[in-house]
Amino acid sequence: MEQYDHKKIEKKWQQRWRDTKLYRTTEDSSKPKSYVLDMFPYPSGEGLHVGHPKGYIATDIYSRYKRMQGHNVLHPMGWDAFGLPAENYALKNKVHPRVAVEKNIATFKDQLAHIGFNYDWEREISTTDPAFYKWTQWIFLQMYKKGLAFQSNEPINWCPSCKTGLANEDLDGNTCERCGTVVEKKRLPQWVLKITDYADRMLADLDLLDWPEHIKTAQRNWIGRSEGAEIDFAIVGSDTKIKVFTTRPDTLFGATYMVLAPEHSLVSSLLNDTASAVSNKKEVAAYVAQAAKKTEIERGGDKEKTGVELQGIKAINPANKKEIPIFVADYVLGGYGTGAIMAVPAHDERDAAFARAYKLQAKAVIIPRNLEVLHSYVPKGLPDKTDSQYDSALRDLSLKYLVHPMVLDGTLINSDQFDGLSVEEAKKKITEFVGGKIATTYKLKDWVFSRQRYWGEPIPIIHCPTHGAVAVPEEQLPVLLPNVESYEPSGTGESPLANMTEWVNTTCPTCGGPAKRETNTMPQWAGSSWYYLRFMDPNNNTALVGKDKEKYWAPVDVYVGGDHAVRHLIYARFWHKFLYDIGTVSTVEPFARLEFLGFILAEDGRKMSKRYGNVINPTEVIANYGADAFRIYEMFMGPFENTVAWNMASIAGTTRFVERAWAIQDMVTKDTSPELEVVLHQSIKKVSEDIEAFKFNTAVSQLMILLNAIEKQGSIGREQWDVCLRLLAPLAPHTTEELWEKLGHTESIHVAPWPTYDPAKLVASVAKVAVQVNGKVRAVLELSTTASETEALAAARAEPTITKWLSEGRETKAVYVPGKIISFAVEPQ
RNA sequence: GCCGGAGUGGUGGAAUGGUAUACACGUGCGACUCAAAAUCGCAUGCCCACGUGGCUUGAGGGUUCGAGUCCCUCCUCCGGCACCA
Repeated sequence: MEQYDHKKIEKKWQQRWRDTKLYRTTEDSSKPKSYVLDMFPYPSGEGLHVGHPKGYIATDIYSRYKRMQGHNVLHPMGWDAFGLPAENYALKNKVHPRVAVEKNIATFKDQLAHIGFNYDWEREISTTDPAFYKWTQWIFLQMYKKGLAFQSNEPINWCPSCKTGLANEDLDGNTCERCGTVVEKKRLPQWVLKITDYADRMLADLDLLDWPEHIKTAQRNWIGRSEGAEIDFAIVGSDTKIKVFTTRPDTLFGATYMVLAPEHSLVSSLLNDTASAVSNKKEVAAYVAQAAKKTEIERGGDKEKTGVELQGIKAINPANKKEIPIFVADYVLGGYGTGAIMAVPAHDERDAAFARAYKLQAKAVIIPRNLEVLHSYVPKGLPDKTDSQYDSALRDLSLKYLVHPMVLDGTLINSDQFDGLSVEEAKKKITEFVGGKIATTYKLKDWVFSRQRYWGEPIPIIHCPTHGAVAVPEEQLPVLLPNVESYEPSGTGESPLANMTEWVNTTCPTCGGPAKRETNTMPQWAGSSWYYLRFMDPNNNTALVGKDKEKYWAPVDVYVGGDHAVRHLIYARFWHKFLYDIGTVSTVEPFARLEFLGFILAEDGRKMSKRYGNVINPTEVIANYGADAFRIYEMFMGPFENTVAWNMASIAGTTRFVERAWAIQDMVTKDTSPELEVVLHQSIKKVSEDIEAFKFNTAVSQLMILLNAIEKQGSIGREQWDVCLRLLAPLAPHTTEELWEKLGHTESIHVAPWPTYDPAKLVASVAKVAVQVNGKVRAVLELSTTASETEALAAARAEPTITKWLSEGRETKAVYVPGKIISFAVEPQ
């Protein structure tokens, strides 16, 4: 036997696969298709660490397995190279982002090449390639035409460090997700995408997806749909009405005051209107100014509620026509609902806290159906349960204590003709009664789509003094990103492109008059919102994707990545649904199945980062241990979705495994080993099912069990070894390919058929059966798996240990589960 | 606070309601070696009176012949959302 030389084998086969274009993919309607995709990386300057390839190894294994099963596999790779990371890297290293990106891509590709992936590199794409971003711009134009891309001048999140506007999804609390700087609110002309139009469909279609539950939940939370009602409150002596949104119209009779957000338009108009009845304008203006200075963190949290009453005016509760005070308070958010609420201190904790602080009246309108709920809170002063006064006493007490505990469900009281209704009934009837309308609101905000930065797709719009914003005609796409002298962000709210007068000054497509180009660029998430479609047809010059190719490949069957539970996956679903609506794609969802990957931490348990000096480079690990051992180790570390720390000592286990598998070649005999048949067929079953389910750690365990069995046997039949190699091929593509060739095969193992198992061979003829007495194992018997229950029980009773235990009492039950267990129940006498 | 997930040896972890701790790392002992590394073999949950013994899957209850797994109560940790009316 030749010494195992992983470097030689890896080099040989990586070269051979390239030369023979083994992984080149074309459409083939005679085969079922599998589209297996990684979330493509942005090529950072630091290169890959051992955490990056984990997902790529999984998709590599899965796609090889699918190909061997006879599927036509699409498994491509590309680069998400626009955006702040690439631009910041370029700024720091004083090179043009385009140059930096090219260099980084080369580094990434070189590192990936050592791992032996089966990507079809002829389909490689980069979001920064004009032939690609032409279509990113095209999608924007289609949205613009449908009114889904519009200009807005609302205040948006602004990162003073990155010097650009950000979407809500780009925030981590109230800080910039990229740099950690606290964001400010800034009023800038912005392009916004109307993602909220798709909120309901994105919510509903989650049910169609084979995705991890926690990601679906995260998306549901992010969309944050709440159903309720919009109700108008009149202002005494005025035509102005205040519209509130509430999920609890059933509590309307308990609304004892109202609150406007400091940003509410009515507040400024009341303050600016010299004729308005508000008597404490100065005080209110001061409060509004103070609130505007606070960050959202300062406004949020459990801190005391503050506010100021609009003195001189009152609102009318439309349910009972009572006059109620109006407050301005920053616990009400301008950006959610209508920016105004009806306050029900008896049944809402925030309103209760505010009411306590400002000594406002609370009025209970719901009483629990089971009055005894209150019992534990008011233990004293209650008559005996049998007393006829008990119920009325409880009722009085519950009224008194309604603010605490907060009653949220039950029966209505203090609500005139609605008394006695359930909460659900009352919601409908009271809304109707006051002429409100059913309304739905979302936490999801429209997507702020402009970035005041250089390194992104130019937004294909021309601003004409006569015609306003005009779409760049489609035949003029792509609008190329020009080279600029300085691509440093200006910080003024203008893009660096604004200084490129030659580029900016153009003519209006409508009238031919002088006009200016839009100088903002698209956010990093634009290209990644549709790139998976381009892999299906990467060189198409006339369409984003050809209809036939889209029909053949869509949707992505398995999509693998970590992070991005919300952002990328929400954006991509939104764009996909839009493309579905305009007939570009044929499926309603882009990613049928999603597998979430857990990260690999450094050996010290922290994140791998240059900053901590704990980065492990995969290329070095592969040089020392081999690509196949590296791949298997990453899969064997634990369940795929778990985050686990790297352990250099443990990789020895999978290195030994590969070397021992190599050594089996000397044990191969012409005749099959009948002793190995059961474990071999069990392994075919287990490995197939586990790869299908992304349980790679247990697939590896089973292959180790199989290997241990072969070594113990000391020999294995030629045909059996052939099966073993094919089972191992997706995990260890280099080593198995070499051994496969040594067996005399001339075609690659990676296009050999995946083995199938014979169900008849899964069970051995003799099984070890445990015998339990009262749930404790007292003996283990070797029984034929075909033994009847009578035979099995008789054999068990004959066992001396069991005889002894059974004699200690009266046998009440005997159970035999064939091949597994015999169980006796004995009652003591 | 709400939602989602998880608590199993020294470590990573395994287990359609059926012998808990598979597989691997680590550790110990042995073989090979002048020696070491590598490799191979054996052992390795805890306790004791060392047996045909007792205990053990975060804690406590329940269902069952049988519970890591199902049900109830609670604790802890991780992740997401959070003054969202």
